[in-house]
This record gives sequence, C-alpha cells and structure tokens, in this order.
Amino acid sequence: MSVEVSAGLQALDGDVFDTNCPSRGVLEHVTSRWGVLVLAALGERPMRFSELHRRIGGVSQKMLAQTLRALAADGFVDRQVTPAAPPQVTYRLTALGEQAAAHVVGLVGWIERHLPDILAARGGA
Amino acid sequence: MSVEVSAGLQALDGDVFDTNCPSRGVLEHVTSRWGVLVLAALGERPMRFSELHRRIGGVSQKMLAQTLRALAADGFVDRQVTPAAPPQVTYRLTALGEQAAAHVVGLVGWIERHLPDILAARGGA
DNA sequence: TCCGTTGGTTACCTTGAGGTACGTACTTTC
DNA sequence: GAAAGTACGTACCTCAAGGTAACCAACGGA
Repeated sequence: MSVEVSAGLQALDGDVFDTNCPSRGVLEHVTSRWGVLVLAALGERPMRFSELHRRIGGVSQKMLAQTLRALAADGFVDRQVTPAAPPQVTYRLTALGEQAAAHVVGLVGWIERHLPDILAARGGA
Repeated sequence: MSVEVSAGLQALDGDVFDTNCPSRGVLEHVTSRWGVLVLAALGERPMRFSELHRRIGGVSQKMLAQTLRALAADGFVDRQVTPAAPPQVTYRLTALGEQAAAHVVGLVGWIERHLPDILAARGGA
C-alpha cells in the first residue's frame, strides 16, 4: 500500500488508485450513498438524529445510524449526547469533517445547479 | 420532485435531499464506487480502456465498462472509437465532465493529503 | 389511559452491485 | 501455431448493502 512507515515515523500520502491503500476505505465512507447526504446536511448546521432523518429523504433509521457511526469513527462527525427526558443527541462536523464536507457540498451544489444541463445532455436536446 | 415546469419552460435547480429528484441519480453515478475513480483518472488525461483498467486498481472489465457507459449517458464522458487493427477506444471528459471531475479530484486529493490526520483520528492518538 | 416522539438496536429478508469466467474477432510477436 | 493484447458482452453466482418491522424506556399531551 501507499501509506507506510519508511524510516520508522514517516507517514506518506495516500493513493486512491491503489486497491490496498486505506484512503479507498475513507473515500467509500465519504462518497457512500448516505454519507454524502449526511455530510451535506451537517454542512448546513448541526442537527439532531430525527432532524437529519427528516432532512434526508428516503433514509431509514438503521442506515442513518450506521452512516453516522462510520463517519464518527473516521473522525468527521462528533456525537454529542445531552441527557434529557426525551433523549437528545446532536451531531456536528469536526474540523476535519468540515473540510471534507466543503468538498462534498461543492460537488452536490454543482450538480444541483447544473442539473438542467445534465438532463439535457442525457435526453439529447 | 424539485425539477419541474412552472410556467411551461422553466427548469429549476435540483434538490438532492428529495428522494424523487433526478439529481439523486446523477449524484449516485458520480459518487459510485468506480465512478469517482474513473472521473479522477480521466481528470489527469484522456485514456484508453485498458489504460484505465490498469490505472484503477481492483476494477473488473465489466464494472469499468458499465461505469463508463453510465457516465457517458449522463454526458460526463465522451467515447471515441478509432477503427484500427486492435480496437482503439479513447475516453475523455466532456466540458460538463471536467467541471464535475474538478470537484471529485478536489475531494480525492484532500483525502489523500489528509490521510495521516484521518487515520490518527481513527486510531485515537 | 393510550398514543406519539426521541434515538436508537436487532432480526429477518430481498435486491442488486459486483466478481469470475468465457466468448469474440482481429493482429502482432515469439 | 500458440499466446497475448484490445475492448468489450453475457451468463452465472455470491455476498453484503439496505429496507421493513418490532422492541425499548421515559416523558408529554389529548
């Protein structure tokens, strides 16, 4: 793989074209079906579980929880529990997450803005 | 859905948070497992099929062909056949594809550069 | 009193993404 | 004359992504 220890402490950059590079895993978390949308949503503002669930159309509770766990494990999302009568859990982006989300939001925004062009290129205008 | 005809000719922007918006489909093509890597590879330079196959570690011929077809259908990739003794097919980004690829390359590049940070956040330093 | 909300987990089941393997038609190289 | 490279298409099969449904505990409102 591409991330190795050379003299004992050196961490090299990743190479997504390499099957065995761990960056592949990170890329797949970030670009996963629901991962993209979670990052984009949290890029707007921190949200609670049910708020995210309502914001992201079509996601099941199971997949939302699973996606949030994966993003939290990669250090992109911070899970914050406020002990209260109805359980209250807030998710927010970490510093790392905000940078990743910025790129994702850029891509998502571009797609949304250029959707007419894309559909035109498809239908063959 | 979010892309509709209002007065008869107006095409609105998409909304990826809406399950029924066609932008969801486009987003999933672009962020698909192999779609990201194809866009990133073609962002470097136009390539032939076998060149792409070698460049992108782990992709099968079947999935590469399928991904290229999807991206071509969305108008991101141009397929150019040069009739020759050994078949010669070159793939290049369209104008639309270059813009999309720019965002993807940005994200991929960020992940590659920050991989050490991400792995550190994971392992829990 | 019973329902709905919150934030999940778990079990079960289906679908489809994606891998393997083989066919093809032609050509160059050993 | 046998193998290998080019650019796929197709059939077959597997495994995991992901959906559905049920459950939980505590509280507020009708």
